[in-house]
Amino acid sequence: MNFSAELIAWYTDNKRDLPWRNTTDAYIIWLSEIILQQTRVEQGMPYFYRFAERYPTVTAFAAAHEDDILKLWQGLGYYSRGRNMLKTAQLVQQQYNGVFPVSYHQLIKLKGIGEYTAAAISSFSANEARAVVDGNVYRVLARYFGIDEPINSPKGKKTFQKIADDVLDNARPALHNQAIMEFGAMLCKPKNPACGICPVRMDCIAFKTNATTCLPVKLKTVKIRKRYFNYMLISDGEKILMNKRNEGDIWANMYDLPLVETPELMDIVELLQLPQMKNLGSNIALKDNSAIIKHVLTHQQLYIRFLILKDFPKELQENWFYADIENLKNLALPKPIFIFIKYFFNF
DNA sequence: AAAACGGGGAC
DNA sequence: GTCCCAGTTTT
Repeated sequence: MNFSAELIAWYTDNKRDLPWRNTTDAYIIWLSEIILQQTRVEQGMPYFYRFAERYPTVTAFAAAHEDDILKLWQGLGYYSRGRNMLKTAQLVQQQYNGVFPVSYHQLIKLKGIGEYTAAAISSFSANEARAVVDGNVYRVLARYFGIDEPINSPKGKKTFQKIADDVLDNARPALHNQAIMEFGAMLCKPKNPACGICPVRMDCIAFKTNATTCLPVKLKTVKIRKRYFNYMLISDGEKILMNKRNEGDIWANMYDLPLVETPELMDIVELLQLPQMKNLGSNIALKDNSAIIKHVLTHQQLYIRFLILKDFPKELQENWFYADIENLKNLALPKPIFIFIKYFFNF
């Protein structure tokens, strides 16, 4: 058996029963693939069920409002995925009369669909011979063929895509793609791969040279920025002052609280002297100085503090509005905001 | 070519 | 703490 056949044989015996594997509906496959981008299967699963139930067709999805999509997406992260999905659903409804495209060339043009996702949807729903290259595939190929080129450099991406194309079983691309990804996720894991039970270990360069822990190679780039968010919670017990976030920053188009961002961590007394704080109202009465919460994102560390103020400000800024406490459950809130509001109002 | 974009789980 | 997850878009 060749490499692909070995993987498929392993897959046939060891695959998980995942809901999106029981359909060729391109819309359902698309739903699952976007949700699973940079997301573990276990984390994405409940979201997949919720979306598939709420929006059974792309036509239903296209009719949704962005606020509803973001709310259902709440907690999953990378929210541009949800916003792009709505744009794509609307385009599919209009341009394709609600029939989700299945060819790679059509798919690759859609918002939120890149090379991986176009290959995944076209192969899974129409058996088009396109090789997927995701994090699992990079790892499996790097180890098996002993490739030490960085997987996150443009050159490396091309190298791995070519190898993936070469090993693809053109007669059964869908099965091959599922198999190699499942193999990477379950057996050829990042840490502690199960080489002892691996069916291809005798042909695996990394196994033979004891290099599994060194592969794949990845360039580290992350520069982490620290930011200091001072949120104002102002409520009369019935209404609460909220803010809709702009695009061009984290949590685009989601809802948080009036925010004063400072370049560094400030003493609470100094903070209250800032002009932005004074604009919030003449009689700022601090009822509580809560702890500073550290919230970690991929490129940012947020140090978040919530100040509970007494009175509503006289003038509202551009994106501020009053929300009924009851209505908060309908607003898409970033994780730390959601946690705090839930705690504060005892939801 | 590099940076931005969330949140969580495994070690 | 570090790494990475069924990646894509923007700069």
